[in-house]
Amino acid sequence: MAFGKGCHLHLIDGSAFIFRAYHALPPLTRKSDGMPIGAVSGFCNMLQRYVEGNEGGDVTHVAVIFDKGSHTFRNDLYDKYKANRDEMPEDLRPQIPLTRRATEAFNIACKEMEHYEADDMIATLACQAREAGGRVTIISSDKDLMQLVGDGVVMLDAMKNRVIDVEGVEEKFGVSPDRVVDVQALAGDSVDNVPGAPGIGIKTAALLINEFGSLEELLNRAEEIKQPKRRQTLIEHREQIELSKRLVQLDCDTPLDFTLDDLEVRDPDPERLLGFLAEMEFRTITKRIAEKLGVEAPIIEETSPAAPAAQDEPPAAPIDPEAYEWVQEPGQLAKWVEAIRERGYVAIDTETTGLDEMTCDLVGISLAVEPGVACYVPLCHRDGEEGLFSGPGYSEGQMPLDEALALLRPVLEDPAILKIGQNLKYDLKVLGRYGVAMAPIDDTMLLSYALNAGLHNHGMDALSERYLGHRPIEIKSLIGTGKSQITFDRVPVAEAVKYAAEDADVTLRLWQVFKPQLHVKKVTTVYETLERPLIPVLARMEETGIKVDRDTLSRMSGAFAQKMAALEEEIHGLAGRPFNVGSPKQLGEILFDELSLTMPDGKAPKKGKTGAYGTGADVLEDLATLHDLPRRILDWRQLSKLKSTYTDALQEHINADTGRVHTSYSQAGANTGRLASTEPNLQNIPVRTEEGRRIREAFVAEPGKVLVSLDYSQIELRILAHVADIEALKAAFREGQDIHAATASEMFGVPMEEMTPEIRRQAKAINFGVIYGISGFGLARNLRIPQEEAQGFIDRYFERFPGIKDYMTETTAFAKKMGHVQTLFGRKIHTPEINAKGPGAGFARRAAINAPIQGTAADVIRRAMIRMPAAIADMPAQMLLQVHDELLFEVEANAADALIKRAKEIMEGAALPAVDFSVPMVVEAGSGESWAAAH
DNA sequence: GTCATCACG
DNA sequence: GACGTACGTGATGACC
Repeated sequence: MAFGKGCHLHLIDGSAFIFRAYHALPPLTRKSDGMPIGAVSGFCNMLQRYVEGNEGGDVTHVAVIFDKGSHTFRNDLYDKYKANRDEMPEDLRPQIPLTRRATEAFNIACKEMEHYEADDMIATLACQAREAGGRVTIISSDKDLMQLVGDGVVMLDAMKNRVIDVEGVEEKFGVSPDRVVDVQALAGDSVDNVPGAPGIGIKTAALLINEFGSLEELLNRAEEIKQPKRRQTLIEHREQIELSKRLVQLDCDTPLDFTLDDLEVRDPDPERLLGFLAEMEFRTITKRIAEKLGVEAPIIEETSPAAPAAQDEPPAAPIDPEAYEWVQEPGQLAKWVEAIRERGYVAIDTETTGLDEMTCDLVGISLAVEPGVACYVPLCHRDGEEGLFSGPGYSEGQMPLDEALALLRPVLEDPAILKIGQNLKYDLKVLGRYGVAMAPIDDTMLLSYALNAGLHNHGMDALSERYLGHRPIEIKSLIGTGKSQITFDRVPVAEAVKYAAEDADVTLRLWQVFKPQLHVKKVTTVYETLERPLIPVLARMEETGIKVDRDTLSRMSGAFAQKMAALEEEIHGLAGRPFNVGSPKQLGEILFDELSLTMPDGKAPKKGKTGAYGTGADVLEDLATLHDLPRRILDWRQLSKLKSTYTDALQEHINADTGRVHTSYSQAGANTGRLASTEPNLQNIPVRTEEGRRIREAFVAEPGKVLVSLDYSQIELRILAHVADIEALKAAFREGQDIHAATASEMFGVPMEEMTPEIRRQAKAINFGVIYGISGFGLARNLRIPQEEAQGFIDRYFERFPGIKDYMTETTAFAKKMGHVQTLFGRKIHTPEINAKGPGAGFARRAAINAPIQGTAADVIRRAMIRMPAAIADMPAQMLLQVHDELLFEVEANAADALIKRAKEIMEGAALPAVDFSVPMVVEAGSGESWAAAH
């Protein structure tokens, strides 16, 4: 039935339901696996009571509307909007997706939209329904929605079972509904952090609005207010009041991706509803609903409390590659789509012709809906010989790509269906190129990373062996290695089915192991706020890439080659014979055997596992005082590095279509939470030497644009000052002092005015040493001073800043006791070696000291990156690269200043509201036509 | 494949 | 008292 006159729309405020359910019920957990389900249980009860209450009523259309994401246009208007909200409780977070599934199970339309508040969607729907001549009931008690009341729109407080109509609103606000926003704008709202006018509450606001008729009139004629204080407040805070009005005014023009007609009331499908309730193990409500629907209640087995996933525990159903389905026909695929809809989630894996998501082609898609139940949809497999006039033809038993994607797209894009995968950033990018915007997603690699960082790697094969006791089919066995390697499209379909479907099956099983653990290990927030939302952000940065000028690199490469040739000749002369300058082994023999150089400190020159002489830069630096050769070698090596790794190799990575270099970020690579950049690594482009820095001149902006670089200043030291609570350091940061000079001054008693570069340099080395878990030996080597002297520095440092020593002791003790350390945002980094004997323990101790600091810094910039796309959505700007404490953007030149201002705010406030640092976070900015100029 | 070296934060 | 040490990464060329 199309929505129109005589129709009655119910709009349920989903978030209100959830929070009410959460707070009304004790923290229940699901028996079988410990998953928290208290709020879901309450939510289902409320939905059931709602449905029962409306039987025989006149409701024709209904929807539950949810909030999604935290950033909306209101945050752009006012960055502190809802800023004092507490973070969501740890045990509620995993229940949120389940409330969506519950709604779907009741067969009630479930709607949410990224970047839009539920309130605005409700407002838009209410307006549309009113215009169509229908009636609306908003089920909520949120006063922010009261502005919508009137003209056939009422609210219903479900708890008190009280209808709020125009009179009800007038009772609450003292004005008619159409003036409610005016009152709210004046009175403000501490819950949503809407400022309003200081000292004015609802009562006074209503009085003023009734007297002047409207807020605009009031502000224009503020001079006429008799009370001097009130008058002054209104005149002084005019802008703030106007801003407040924009914040509280609901938007009736939200661009909805559905219509009122989609919300028609539907009967629940008993099987689906009871299936969901049984899965949640809700006995009472399952029984009640089964009786009501007149069907048999599914049996919920009494299970013992979840045993931890043991390595030796056999998998639920054996993994059998022969049992997977080869999907050839649309009808077959439609059945899988149906199965996915019933489940509410699916594990997915895409097979492609290569590893480069930018250029590879989609070959097939595998799906799994429950352990052992998986399929493979081959799409572009080929067989036959590569002939002179004919290429290989498509294999039999495949579906046309378009047809398969058309069937799959609705579930892949359905916000109520969770897509599970291993390293889904890859699949997300591939599918994106075929016009499929996959969401929402869960990534088993990142689940493992949040749970197990520091314990092991997070590749699928290793996870499968460890957690499922199963070694999956190796890709090598299908495509081979090296020169004879083939692409996946040439793998016979029958073989591909086993391999690909097994991957999806394994992924699903891993998800079932990891997902409940998230809550048990208390890393749900880490996963939900630092891992999952970062996936699409990184995907977009990688797709965007950065423009690299080939000619610049090429020219530099030629210049380097010339210089190297000249140096090589000189080196051979100094050595007395030609040799491979690039071979450390040959060099060692020349230096120590043929030239018989000895180390200035008298130590023996040997080192290294292979027994070869060490010829590292530090060694050559020491030898440079005795002979000319080592210095020439150092020069040659610098050029060789720049040429091979940068000016030459980088050119290979310029994408032929885009003219840009597209790195790949590994989100679960570094144990501390840092990202790693590969193929190519754009996080180690030279900067420290003048010659190396020139490489950055090849990283450029498109014509008319500039590159903008923003980097956190001394973020790790600031975090150290905060976590170790060092008042002297904190004060230095607050006062914007040169932190290394301030440290030196404190340590050596030198006044800041008399600071010398040498003393400052030493203090700087100590500051960094502290972050790394300092030792006398390490500092001595770094500063090239005797170890006793270095130890003296360290002792003095600890004396002056006793909090540092305490921090180190406490952190080490924590790691020994718990087996992990953590960042301020709750990220856990495991330290399995900390209690080992031997040198390993030393490494582990220093890593444990460093990890919370490096990791917290990594978390901060992750938070900034996650918020960035929405914050700069209205600007002609793109985020390109992350280099641990730096973000690089490309932006239209005339918008650079605006971008810097906006991005800086996001970065400096990134820790809030979860962590409120006691030192300021400072971000420095630069811009220019190349990375060299911007940095 | 492993090692040494060196680029970055 | 001896031991071996800065933290975290990735790419390259030499060598086995």
